[in-house]
Amino acid sequence: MRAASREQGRTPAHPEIGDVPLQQVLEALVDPVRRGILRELYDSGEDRACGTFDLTVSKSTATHHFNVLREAGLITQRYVGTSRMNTLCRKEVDAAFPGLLDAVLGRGEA
Amino acid sequence: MRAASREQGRTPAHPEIGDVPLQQVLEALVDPVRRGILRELYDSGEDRACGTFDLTVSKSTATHHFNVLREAGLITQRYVGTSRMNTLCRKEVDAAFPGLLDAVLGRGEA
DNA sequence: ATCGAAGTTCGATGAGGATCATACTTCGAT
DNA sequence: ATCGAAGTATGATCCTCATCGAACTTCGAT
Repeated sequence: MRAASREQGRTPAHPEIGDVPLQQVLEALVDPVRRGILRELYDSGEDRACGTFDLTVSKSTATHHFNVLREAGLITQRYVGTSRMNTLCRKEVDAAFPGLLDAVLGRGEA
Repeated sequence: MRAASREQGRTPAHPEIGDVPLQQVLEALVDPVRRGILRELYDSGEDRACGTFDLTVSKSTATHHFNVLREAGLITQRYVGTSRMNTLCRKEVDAAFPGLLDAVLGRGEA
């Protein structure tokens, strides 16, 4: 099996944030662990593997949080070997909710 | 007793949104009933008594929601006779979190 | 002085979600 | 072929929060 289609099989749905109900986006943003993830992506400006985040929760809980962020259209995820890289959907979020990311991550606040 | 000090006794604390943790503001915004309240204030541009809102919950639940919004610094409340008038803190919210209100209430969305 | 309208308080209930440990899968390296 | 690293899936637990009804307060009007 080629690497491309192998990866395809493991790649879950990535809704566009423009299609996600506001309610779901806010529910994703209200958890401080999830905002911590977004903040690391936002501040560093780089893609990051799940394991490289400074998280205070177990691995299974972390997986849950990454799923919630992806399903809200806030991040995309792709496999690189056994790691999973996470990318902040900055452009799309800004287009769908102008000012939201900056408002939520703008203060240095937790 | 003069009306002014009578009213004073019934007036609860009104934190400035700039002093409220982001977490608390987001928790206030994540409930759709509360966003409905904010939206009516935002759209009409007027102060409104609690009873004039188009709410789907009981009176006691409504009281709860107004409290949460006030404690998050999103609205102020003052008594006028037996009614309680609610005012959106537009200027203060915009100053503390530029773009947040528009991002959350901008789409016509529930 | 009474009554109703507008809110509030209190206690109980129920649903959802954050969390974890355990077991499992998938991949790269040896 | 095996092993460890990186994540995922599942089921259980715990806790917070939205909700309600009922009793209460406060005020204006009659």
